[in-house]
Amino acid sequence: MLSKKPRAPAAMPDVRELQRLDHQLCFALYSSSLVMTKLYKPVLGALGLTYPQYLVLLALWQADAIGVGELGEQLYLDSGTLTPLLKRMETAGLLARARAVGDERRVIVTLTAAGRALRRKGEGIPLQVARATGCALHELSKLTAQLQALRSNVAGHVARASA
Amino acid sequence: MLSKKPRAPAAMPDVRELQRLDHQLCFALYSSSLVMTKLYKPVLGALGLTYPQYLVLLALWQADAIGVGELGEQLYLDSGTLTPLLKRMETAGLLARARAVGDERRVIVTLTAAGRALRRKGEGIPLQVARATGCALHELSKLTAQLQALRSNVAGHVARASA
DNA sequence: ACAATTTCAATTGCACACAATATAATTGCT
DNA sequence: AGCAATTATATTGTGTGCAATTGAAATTGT
Repeated sequence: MLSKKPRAPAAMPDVRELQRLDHQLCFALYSSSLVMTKLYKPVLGALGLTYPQYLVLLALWQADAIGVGELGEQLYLDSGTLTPLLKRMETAGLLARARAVGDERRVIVTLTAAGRALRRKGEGIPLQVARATGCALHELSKLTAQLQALRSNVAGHVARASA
Repeated sequence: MLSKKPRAPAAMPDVRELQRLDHQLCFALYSSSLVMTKLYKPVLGALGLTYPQYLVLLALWQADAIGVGELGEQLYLDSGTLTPLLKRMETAGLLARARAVGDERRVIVTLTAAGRALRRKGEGIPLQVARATGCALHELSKLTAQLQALRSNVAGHVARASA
């Protein structure tokens, strides 16, 4: 018997294969998200917005006058991110922040007229971006649904892990 | 004829519908990516890594001793992000940075023994993460391929726009 | 050969993103 | 009522992410 016999050569490749960068779903998500943000930058820059600020507006256009907590739940962001971001948007005159009347702990975020007015100016953005992806609209909405399902599964797993 | 007749009611809803947060592919990408990073955090934290640092290792495990530029091209990151990140990894003893011999402008990034050794410790991560997604492996790889195609389309569009 | 251009990484400044902590307000329990 | 536990946001510190600029080195054009 050989004492320095090499490890079984067939067992190794499979595990290493899974470590390839282009096999990582997480990296496909991460890099797609970064590239997508670059696509939005010039469009949103014309409105004086960053991408996360645009997300805040999308949320508020749907449901105005909500708390920082609800906003963070919808956007998957916490107060450490939102507080300074919302302050910048307040300085820009897009929204107002005020303590809730019945509960002084809560801060209610409300759009100003300028914040509401941006909705009109941003109406063309979704289709403009969709065109740049080079995919059919129904393909995009199918992909969106898949990602939402994935997000739901992973968010559940993360929540259970930290419980 | 009424002078204050409202705008055609059928034209409005479609555009506004496209502004719903849960119709945005970009947000599905963005939020999925954030949630996925939270999933990796405890796993990578045990190895003393952040998520972007893990991506650098994945790239270097595949092709060691490459320049900052090539690394950034693979990861869709620029020198403003990579330089400080690589310096932290150098301080942690995972890699070395040295000027290229033939071309003093370039900086070559090379793994140390400690950086190569992490490959073993990280072997279980891809499957561990895949399990947490609650999806079948072939579903994940199909989704990955779709995202890579999307990324390619959008990256091409962004490159053409800034040309 | 050498000046102009280009290339590459580093630096600076600003905006996220989040863990950990702090602070203030409300709730719950006795 | 009194007080501990909980809740909601703000703050602090670290680590990205990127536009714009800088500075040094290599390439190009004449």
